[in-house]
Amino acid sequence: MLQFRKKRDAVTDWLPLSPAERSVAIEVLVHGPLSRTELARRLSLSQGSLTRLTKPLIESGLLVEAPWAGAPGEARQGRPSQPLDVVAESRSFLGFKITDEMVYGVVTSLRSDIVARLDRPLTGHDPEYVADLLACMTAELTGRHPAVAGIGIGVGGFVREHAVVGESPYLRWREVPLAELVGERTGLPVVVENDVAALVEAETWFGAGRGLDRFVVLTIGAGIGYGLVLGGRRVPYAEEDRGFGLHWIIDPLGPLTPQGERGSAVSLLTIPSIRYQVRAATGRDASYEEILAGAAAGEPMAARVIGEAGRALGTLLAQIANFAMPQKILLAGEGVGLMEVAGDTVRETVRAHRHPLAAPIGLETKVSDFHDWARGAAVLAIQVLVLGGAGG
Amino acid sequence: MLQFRKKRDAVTDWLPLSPAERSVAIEVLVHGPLSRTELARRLSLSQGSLTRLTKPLIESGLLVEAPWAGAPGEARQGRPSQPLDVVAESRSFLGFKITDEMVYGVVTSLRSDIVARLDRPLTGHDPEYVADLLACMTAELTGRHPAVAGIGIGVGGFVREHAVVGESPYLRWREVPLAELVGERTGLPVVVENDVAALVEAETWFGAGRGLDRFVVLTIGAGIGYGLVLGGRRVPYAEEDRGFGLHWIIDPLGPLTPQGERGSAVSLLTIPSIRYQVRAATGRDASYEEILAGAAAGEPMAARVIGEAGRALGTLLAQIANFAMPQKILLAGEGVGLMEVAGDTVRETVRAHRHPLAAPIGLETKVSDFHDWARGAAVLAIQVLVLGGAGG
DNA sequence: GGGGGTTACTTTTGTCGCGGAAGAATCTCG
DNA sequence: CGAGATTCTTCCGCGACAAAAGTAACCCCC
Repeated sequence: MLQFRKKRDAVTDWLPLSPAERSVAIEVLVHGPLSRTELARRLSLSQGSLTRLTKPLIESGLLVEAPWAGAPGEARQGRPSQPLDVVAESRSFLGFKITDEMVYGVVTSLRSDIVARLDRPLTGHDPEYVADLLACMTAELTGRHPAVAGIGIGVGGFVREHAVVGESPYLRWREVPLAELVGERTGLPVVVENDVAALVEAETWFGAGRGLDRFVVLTIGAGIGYGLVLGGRRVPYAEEDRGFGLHWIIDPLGPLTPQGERGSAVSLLTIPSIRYQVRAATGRDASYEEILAGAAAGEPMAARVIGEAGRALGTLLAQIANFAMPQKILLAGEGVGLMEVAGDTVRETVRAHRHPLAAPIGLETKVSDFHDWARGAAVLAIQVLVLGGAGG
Repeated sequence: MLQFRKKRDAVTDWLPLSPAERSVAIEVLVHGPLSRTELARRLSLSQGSLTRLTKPLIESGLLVEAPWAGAPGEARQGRPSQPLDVVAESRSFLGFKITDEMVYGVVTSLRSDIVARLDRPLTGHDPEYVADLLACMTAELTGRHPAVAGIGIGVGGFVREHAVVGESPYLRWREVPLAELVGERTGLPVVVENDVAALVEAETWFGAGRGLDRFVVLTIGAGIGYGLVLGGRRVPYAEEDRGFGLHWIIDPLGPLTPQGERGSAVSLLTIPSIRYQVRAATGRDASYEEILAGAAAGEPMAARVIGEAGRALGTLLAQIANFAMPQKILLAGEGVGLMEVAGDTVRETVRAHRHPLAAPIGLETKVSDFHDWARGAAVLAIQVLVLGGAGG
């Protein structure tokens, strides 16, 4: 095993952490204030070890002994426990989500709570220009929130080594070293990741997937996104966000749309495909929300398209549950409104495609806007920069 | 962490092993003869630690310094490495697979090589009678192979805690403490497990899934079996072998058979369903092999049913690959002959349901008879009894 | 308001497992 | 037969941990 520093150099220096220290830090960061005894129990360590491990973390300023805001109603015996908490405000992180025509930015605390937002239109796709814009937004945000420790950027497309955008069809980029470009303009450490991957990491650490071993995120919006987390780690895959779901054929006799193959998840479920189907059938262009409302009100065409989408989603969820066996599936993205209108259809279809004895799917729905995607990028920065990349 | 014995009590006593010792033992057992230096590299330990760890394992008789049967052609410089190997013959294990009307038994070495076989018809389903039969077979096998260290039993059905058959529709058992029944008759430690689970474990340790992180076993035979291995560990699930695949609807317009729902994996792929479909269409009863041969020869009905089965299998494999993302899928069971006749159809269908950029599926086919199922049970006994249950 | 009980945390001590370095063993090649 | 190379062993020291003993903080109760 590696050797670690014999003595921490300075108060401001967090890293590096030994594996045991890191596990303590992550446990407190993710699962809120915890006493040393509770931590000892969770991490299967002795109390003495926890005194040893927490001491340098408190000295370095990462943890504090929380001022015990316990419920005064319950009076327990014995010495009160001393909960430890991360100093969430001691460092801030920036998260950016780059879309086709907008850049969404957030400032988060160490806990990934959003404390500020800033959006800017994106008028061009030149990498230098985008980097300049990000640097400009960073300057504006750091003005208001000084202690920024790092930047996370989420991009739709294929990203290598947390740094280089290998290919992004939306931005028409190939091999753009975005982390380097932004890093040299801001002087801050930068982490770049695929946007779906970042959202999945964020939900795994701080959201619906917290503490789970097997976890799936399915996003519905302009496209389909899929993230698989096993053993607390996200499984990377080659076709990541390069047209995911185009070839998930759900119904060979299903609709054909400009976006996807006949009867594919893309053709049945994405917002553009649903709008296209309704437009093709009725001749009128309706927004996604209007179509959902129409389906709820019983308009035949909208109801037919939305019903078909609901059955497709149910089939998809059942297949995921049957084969990947996650403990929970999180449904996210701009298109989850489908669940409110067609939720019964979805659940019924899932039931039909599952074994009666199978464990019920832990299904959670989360309405997410673009700031949630930006927050995901910030979480990735937290993971990589503060805690040395390891998951837990 | 737990304390382990200060000194090994006797030469015959293998257990317990410390975690580090166990990892060494498993690495040698699974990956063949390995030198200490190679082991140090693989396990990220120092050479000194390997001397320390291997010494008690050699003293206890689990490992030996192999008599270096190296290829004499390659002459290398320096002190020759001293490969370590498990003494595969030092202990034998019995594996039994109980089917509706037969009990298949094997004797295996520590490496899970089959060294003897013994089958007996099962004329009744009474637990006491089955236990008596197993004890009788054990006595006959131990007569020829003395150093039997344990018994593994594979049963179609739901098994709890490696000991109790919770429910087995084939045998019409509920809550039968089979491990106890056989243990008190033979005096040997007994491990009971679901047959598919046992086969999956065997392939994970010694077969196609060796050393993989994500691995799937799909069996086709009288039914459908599915096993998912993540992080080297099998994921248990509730509906295990209680009618698996009945509700995997692959083609809603597909055939309906007595065994499964319309268009389900069971109706499309299992041997009884395929025979039923051909019989229903032609009026003649044909064996599975005859149907396969007929399809290969171009008989229309057989070709149609087998083609449909091939497309169903391709769809299934693509769904598994899309959602569970295993590094390899092993196709096993009595029905894998399908791949020989309809392999091209299967591969083509997989391609159509996968993203062009997705990593190709590592697909392996293994013709397995009932003795392979019995061997799987023996592997489970090896895992639990010799190495303390931990996977690697 | 001082025990006694209870729980949380800290200090101390001993042990164990590991890495690293030096040395022994065993081969090839010149 | 010696030099070089490679593997394995021995030995030492460090650091992480558990266990146990000690300290602190709070309760209740008399």
